Amino acid sequence: MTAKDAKLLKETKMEVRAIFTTYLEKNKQRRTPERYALLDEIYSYKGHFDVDDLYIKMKKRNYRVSRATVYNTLDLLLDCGLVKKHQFGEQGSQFEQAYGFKQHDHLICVQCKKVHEFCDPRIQQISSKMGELLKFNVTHHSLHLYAMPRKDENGDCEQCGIEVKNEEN
Amino acid sequence: MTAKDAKLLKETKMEVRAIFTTYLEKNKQRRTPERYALLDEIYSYKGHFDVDDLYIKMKKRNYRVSRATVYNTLDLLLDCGLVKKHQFGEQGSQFEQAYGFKQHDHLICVQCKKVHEFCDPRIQQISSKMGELLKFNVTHHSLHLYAMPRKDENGDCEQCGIEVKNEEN
DNA sequence: ATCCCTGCAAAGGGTTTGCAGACGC
DNA sequence: GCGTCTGCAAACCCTTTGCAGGGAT
Repeated sequence: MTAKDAKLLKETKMEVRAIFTTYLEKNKQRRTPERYALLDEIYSYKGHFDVDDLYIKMKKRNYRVSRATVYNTLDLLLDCGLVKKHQFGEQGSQFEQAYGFKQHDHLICVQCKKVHEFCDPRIQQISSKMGELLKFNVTHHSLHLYAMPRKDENGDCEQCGIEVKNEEN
Repeated sequence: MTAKDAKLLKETKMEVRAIFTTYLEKNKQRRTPERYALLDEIYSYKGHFDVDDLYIKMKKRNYRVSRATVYNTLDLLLDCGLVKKHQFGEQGSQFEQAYGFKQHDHLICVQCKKVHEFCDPRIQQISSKMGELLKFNVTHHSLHLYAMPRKDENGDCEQCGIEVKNEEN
């Protein structure tokens, strides 16, 4: 990480802390060290994480929080819009930072389960058009594309290197 | 149900049974009565259902199947494309018939959780464009719009009649 | 000092698994 | 008859809950 990035990261962290503080005060919630420590940890990385990832990371930092607190804090962060929640595969929820990130959707590699991001303005158009049609106000959406990687010259996945299986039908 | 609908339903059931048989033979799976009974039950209703719905329906029909068999059979039906699986809210998976239904997506009322269907050809365009861009072959997708119902003259949901809550922020 | 938040561990709900017996092949 | 599918129940995983003690206000 460059010095510039580090500075930017620090600024972001300060901003999200401020937002969180305002939210907690407004909602008469206590500003506990655990909650800020979790927020800090979340904004120290990019990409998706699940509850256990976060729990383990905190442990490695020698900052002990219980899973219950992780869940509790994530609920608060979801509620104040600092974190987004996704349900990709079959199991556990995935989360990601939400502050300062622009709207995007996800393509999931069916082979290696890696998640890629993309943007397309037409999704907004579809949302509002369908809301209009069905008489709803769309608040949010989730679009997941599930896809097979293309083969490289060795027949392996260009992304993850695993051999690409042929589809059967 | 009109006589015409009944006839159509019967035809559909025969067609899906034939597809299932072909699939089972091809994949060296046994053609057990439980599997056909479940397929039949699934194609006797419209709309979404979860594993327990199906299990209960079978029980009411006095056809005893274990939950394990329901899961097993649903896996097979998913694999041969006769059933589609969805993960709407937080919990359990939902399923629906897939044969003879055109591609559609879902709008979920955040208030009453009722699921509405819609179609928009632009989603296909987005899928293929993004596949191209990221070098994947998109096999399927899921688009969920989460939305608040609009209020009627009494401030209630036009769809479900429950009072529409104001959003807080 | 209050009482909400935390940690811990147990409970919960949906799904999967292991095993013995049944049955499609 | 062989091998696998079924039913049953226990195991599993992620998440929620209950309770006693500690810390924010």
